Amino acid sequence: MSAPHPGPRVTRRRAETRARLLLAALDVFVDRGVGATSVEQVCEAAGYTRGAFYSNFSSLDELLLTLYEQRSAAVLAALEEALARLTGPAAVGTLTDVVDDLLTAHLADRRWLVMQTEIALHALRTPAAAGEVAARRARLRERVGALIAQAAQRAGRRLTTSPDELASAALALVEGARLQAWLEPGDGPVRTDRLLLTALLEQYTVSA
Amino acid sequence: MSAPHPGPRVTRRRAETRARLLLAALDVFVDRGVGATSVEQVCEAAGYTRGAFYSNFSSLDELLLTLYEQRSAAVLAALEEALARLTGPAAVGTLTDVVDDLLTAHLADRRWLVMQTEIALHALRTPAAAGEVAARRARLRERVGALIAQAAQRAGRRLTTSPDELASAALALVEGARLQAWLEPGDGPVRTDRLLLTALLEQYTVSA
DNA sequence: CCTTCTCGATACGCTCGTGTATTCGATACA
DNA sequence: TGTATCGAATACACGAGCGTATCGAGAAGG
Repeated sequence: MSAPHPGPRVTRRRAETRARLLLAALDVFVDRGVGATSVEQVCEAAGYTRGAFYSNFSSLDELLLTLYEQRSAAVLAALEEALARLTGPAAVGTLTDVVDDLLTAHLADRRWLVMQTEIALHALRTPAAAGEVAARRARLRERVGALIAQAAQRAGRRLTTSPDELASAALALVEGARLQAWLEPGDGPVRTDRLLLTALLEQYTVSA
Repeated sequence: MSAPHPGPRVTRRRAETRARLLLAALDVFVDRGVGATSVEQVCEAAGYTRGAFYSNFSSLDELLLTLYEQRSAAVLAALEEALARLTGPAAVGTLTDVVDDLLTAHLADRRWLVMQTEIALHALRTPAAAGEVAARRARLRERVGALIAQAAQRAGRRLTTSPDELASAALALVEGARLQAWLEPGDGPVRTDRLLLTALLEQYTVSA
């Protein structure tokens, strides 16, 4: 009865504006590059003027961070879902299948690859961003580790090294192969992924 | 007796200027980002004015390309040298040693990692640059393949897949691990490299 | 309805960078 | 030493983008 309006009064329009700005920014970031992107370009792409932008974000960097948080949360959620699928009753897939599933679903997306690479560069030269990115990567790695452990157990194999170590390797591998795939068009992309993943898993598991 | 001066008359000063501009541009590119770099910033860093720049390059993109050609030629040369060392009479190193040597020598350089990533992004969004980059990567892969084949033979092992395929995998792996190492500071960087390389080589060679 | 307040649009002054045209000191060679 | 040529510096006109201050349409709430 006391505080029916804890937040600001008008919210719907504002949320819409934010969302549109974020969407548009992703577009522009991807095909112009973060460093070459101006506030104006983002606004034009979103169909707003700069007034709207500065009313919602204080800088392009802030928007970039928001974008990253949004997207990496989505990726993590997809991972959790995959994990749940493995833990569930009707689990049939092998580890390679699951990883492959994830690869096709998210990691093969060219736009996200570009964005992620941009963010990596941003982190490499911005100490503040570096912390944030490292934390999220660590969390991702941890979940991938869980996924691998779960899948291995289900496949009746025992890991000979820590899940975290394996996850770290698998991520490095997938990220490298993915970039390579887009830089050297041809029939080799998926093969590299599979070649390496197979090697990794064969090598570091034994049938329990 | 006929044409003693085929090129332009004055060369020393000009060459020096070009070199300084390239050096300075690398600095600025690395810590501002290619997209956020202006001609003026490069000139200031090099100790020249824009007049000097436009007299030597027609655009930042042209300079970027030159820089890339320079650097990737150097990397390739180092590779050839490593190959020669393996072919030579006093060869003692194993494959892992050689690869490790290369990793430490060139690939661990943070500045070059950043630059290479910038160039990858540039290639991803510039069709013209993409061709150039793809060609150089192909050449690099081919030489790494030769290196691997040579080293395997010397170690008395036979490859069970094509050198090219293995080289492709090895490069993807190393590039991924390297980026990861700088994004997630800790003790894990080199370990990931080694873990993956070992797995790869164990898996795809048999003692001949 | 009618009031209130939110939030995106507009207006403004300013800085930074661009690319070209021209100048003038430096340099190589006879 | 003289001189023709080269090449970096300077001058100039211009556009793009920034961040702030202010306004006014329109949504929310009574």
